[in-house]
Amino acid sequence: MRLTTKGRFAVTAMLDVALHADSGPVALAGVSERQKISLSYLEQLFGKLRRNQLVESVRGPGGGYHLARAASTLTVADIIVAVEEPIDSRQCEGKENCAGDKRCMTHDLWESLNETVINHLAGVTLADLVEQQRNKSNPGAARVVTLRGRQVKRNQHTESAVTPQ
Amino acid sequence: MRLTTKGRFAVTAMLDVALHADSGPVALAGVSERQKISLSYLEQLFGKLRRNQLVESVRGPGGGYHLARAASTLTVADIIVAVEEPIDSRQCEGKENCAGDKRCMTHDLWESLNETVINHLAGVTLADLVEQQRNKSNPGAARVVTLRGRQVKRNQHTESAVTPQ
DNA sequence: TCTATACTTGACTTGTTTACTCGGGTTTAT
DNA sequence: ATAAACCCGAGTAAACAAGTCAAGTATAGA
Repeated sequence: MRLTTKGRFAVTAMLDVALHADSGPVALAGVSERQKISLSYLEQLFGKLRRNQLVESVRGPGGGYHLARAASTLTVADIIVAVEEPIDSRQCEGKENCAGDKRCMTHDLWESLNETVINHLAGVTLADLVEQQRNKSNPGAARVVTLRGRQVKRNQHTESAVTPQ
Repeated sequence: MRLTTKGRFAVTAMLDVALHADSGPVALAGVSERQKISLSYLEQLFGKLRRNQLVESVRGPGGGYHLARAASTLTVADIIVAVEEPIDSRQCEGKENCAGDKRCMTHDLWESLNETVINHLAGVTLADLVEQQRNKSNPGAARVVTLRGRQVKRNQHTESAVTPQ
């Protein structure tokens, strides 16, 4: 699992498509205009999303993209995995004899961390984000993120001195 | 929060330092040998870690690095934030009038996802990883990751068709 | 029905940032 | 003085981000 601006752009764009799904296929030009992402980059991203069967394309005038599955079954993890380059585990390429003494400490360690991050992002669906976006009218409410269908309040902060920036 | 091989290498190296802390300063040459990470790259990474006061250096023969704080207070999030380049939020640079109609949907969305990932990684300390690494003798036990001092079993998998690779 | 045209996706190519390496230099204990 | 270690600069490769061109398709007009 890798996490860069590429994945962010892809998720944002997919959310835009989901938000405008009721009025037919969504053209990338509109997404570019609304989300301020360059059209060329969007075309590149949606090429990957289409090849991974997350969206389907409609060509010609009035065409555009629409989701290939229901928004409630499309997760953030799906999108990120589709567009981000796969991270290579480097040493110990598949094999388990890495250093010899304690065979690839890195692998197990990062695999488990990876898994937790993926699990988390796989619990957030596009439908969740759409709903969260549309319920944006009451700014006094606590921030809520839906996880696997159940709503979970999240107001605790990290106690370490990290500046999210 | 950004997540690339850079952060992985840094966490691996820091874990190696923590594992060999009992025999004085840990030389980067040894870390390079054991973890198969190039010495030059390690030097670059530890330059950042030192400037962020996560490690302290001892120069001269017999020198090396040792942790600046107790392993139980050094989190994975600390390490990653120290070495990874800060991610820029791109459009809507601090201001809240981004697209006009729904003022920067991206920002809130990704901020919350970011926060959850950081929260998670901030809950895993180097001491946790050291213990997990040393308890590696019984392979039949369920995989366990300690979170904020409390042990949490994690054997659920994502139900979506993501190949972690 | 045929054709021209406008609109959209798809592929190729070009800068810019980031990951990573290579060389030399500085400090310090022996 | 010498060797072992950290330190610091420039240089190379890859990925990100964006620009340009070609191909496909529905609609309008004759």
